[in-house]
Amino acid sequence: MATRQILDRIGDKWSLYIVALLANGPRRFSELKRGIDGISQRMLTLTLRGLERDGLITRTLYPTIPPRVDYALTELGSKLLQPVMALVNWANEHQTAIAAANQRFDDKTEPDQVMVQGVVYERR
Amino acid sequence: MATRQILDRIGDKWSLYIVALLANGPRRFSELKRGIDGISQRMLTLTLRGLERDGLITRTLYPTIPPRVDYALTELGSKLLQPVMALVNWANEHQTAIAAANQRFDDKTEPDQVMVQGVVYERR
DNA sequence: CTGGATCCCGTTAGATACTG
DNA sequence: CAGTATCTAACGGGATCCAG
Repeated sequence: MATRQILDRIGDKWSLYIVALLANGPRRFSELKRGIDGISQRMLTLTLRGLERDGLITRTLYPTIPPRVDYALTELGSKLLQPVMALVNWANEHQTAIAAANQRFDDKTEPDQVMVQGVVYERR
Repeated sequence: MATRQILDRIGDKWSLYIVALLANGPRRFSELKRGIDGISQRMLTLTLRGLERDGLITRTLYPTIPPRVDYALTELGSKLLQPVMALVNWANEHQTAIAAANQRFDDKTEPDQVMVQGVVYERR
């Protein structure tokens, strides 16, 4: 399946954030850099190039001094926004459940449940 | 925002595939390995651990010989399935548009458009 | 000064071999 | 079969340099 190629892009570490940030209109390079905590200049550039290559964003250069570059979602990118926001919303809604699961997991090393002779035994 | 932590997990290279593969019921380790082209044994293990830690999947050990381990979506994981499938569907629907965009991009190095003195110039 | 390219280096993923 | 251990190659972060 060619789905792979595409999920590789949108499933990388930063693409989702960038697309989400561009939801409310164009942003310039430095705005994105400030808006995405922890991203390096290098990775922002590389990720933006990848998104541009896939036709999800446009890159508009303003040859002023100082220079300025705006990034905006294309029509294709806007269509991606729907599923992406669904994902972001899911993350927001369930973050406490996930934090609790992390807590539980870190207190053990055993599996959640075992099956012996056809009977499932849950861990208490 | 704590959304970051969560998007870091589900937005990594393999988690989405695994969740998508588990959509149709439990799968064992080797099935997942075969089903996800290009994943290494190591990364499959690590990613499954992460998903388990986040409470998205359960790990059920059958202490038989040879051993057998089943992975299945939890209720929380099932809820994630909706947004994930939306993403996968988007990828399938637009893969040709993306391939075309790649083609176009690789034939150039210039920006899509420039703005000079308030006027946008699109690249032909 | 902004956007971005390049280099060096530490971390991480991938390949392979090995084990309960 | 389902992992772990180890080695190596690739990738990302940070600093530095550069063009406009």
